[in-house]
Amino acid sequence: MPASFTTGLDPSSHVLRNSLHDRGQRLTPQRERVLTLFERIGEGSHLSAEEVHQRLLRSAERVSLATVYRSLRLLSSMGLLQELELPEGGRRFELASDTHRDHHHLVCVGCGRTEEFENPQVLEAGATAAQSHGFRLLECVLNVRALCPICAAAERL
Amino acid sequence: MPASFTTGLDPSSHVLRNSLHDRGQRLTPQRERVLTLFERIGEGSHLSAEEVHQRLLRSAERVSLATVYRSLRLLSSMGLLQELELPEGGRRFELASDTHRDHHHLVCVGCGRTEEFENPQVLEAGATAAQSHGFRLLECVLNVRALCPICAAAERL
DNA sequence: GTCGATGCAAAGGCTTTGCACAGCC
DNA sequence: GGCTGTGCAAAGCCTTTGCATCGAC
Repeated sequence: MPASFTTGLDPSSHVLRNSLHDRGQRLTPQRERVLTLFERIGEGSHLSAEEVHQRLLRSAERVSLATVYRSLRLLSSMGLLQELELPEGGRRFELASDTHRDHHHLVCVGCGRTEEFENPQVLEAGATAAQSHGFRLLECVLNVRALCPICAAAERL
Repeated sequence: MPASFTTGLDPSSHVLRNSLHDRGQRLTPQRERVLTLFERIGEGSHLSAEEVHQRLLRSAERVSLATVYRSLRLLSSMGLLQELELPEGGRRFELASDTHRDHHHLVCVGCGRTEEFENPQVLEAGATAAQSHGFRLLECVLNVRALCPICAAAERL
């Protein structure tokens, strides 16, 4: 589990601004706040729209919930965020950094605790499947549903 | 890709009735209709609640949508149906037969076409991950998002 | 006959959208 | 200054639920 921080060298506003420009769109404080939030909390965090909204409010960064939804969609379509489908807990988003690609999720169905892991064989399996059907691979998502030690113990009562 | 049929020997009503009895619940025509529908259409089909409802209406088997939802949840919790989370197209269900376990889905994000495949390495990857975190493995779900040949060609225009 | 299941319609999450105004470029 | 983005509130979708009635056992 790498705990590397993104070096604070690039405020990423430049990246964001340029990406937006290329699409004829604008850099607004709201969009920056949403992206910055994900950078602040680190790579392994999975937030729902509601949580993003709450956290921004707490740091006195006012963004309406509607705009949070719009920004999450936009940033995902730009490849800066990654949308997750963890069955438990609805739609969530995480930062999509280069050092953090191709990881998968181990989710406790009891308490929601989520661990990440990597395994190149998964991508291989997906690539093989795509190839054998003539599909062009886009993304390979493995969700492992399980019980964490605590919830597994509670279950046995 | 096995295309095996379930032999029509057991109307599965017995299985259903017994499973329900064990939980102090009843075999109703509605529950039977929902399960039978899935058996009729075969193993590889993924239906949403709305589709189940529509198909039952078409064959003049009246079941309210609310009951379809209730039955889908019940049959899933009994292990007779399997709930899928294919990001495209919302919650869907398929028959959970023994010959059909541990398969994964290759989904075209363009048109929704879905192919199934098996690969034991995926389960292995999930088991390894679960073990390394001390989790008890329940289920391993791989979704491969891709473009089918037709949609990939359309994309290049 | 009892108690669980159904149907209907209403309520409930979560997400998107229409519109007037604000503010980025 | 033009035109995109925002905020607000309303609408939309999917799913669940309350309640009276029905029907499996």
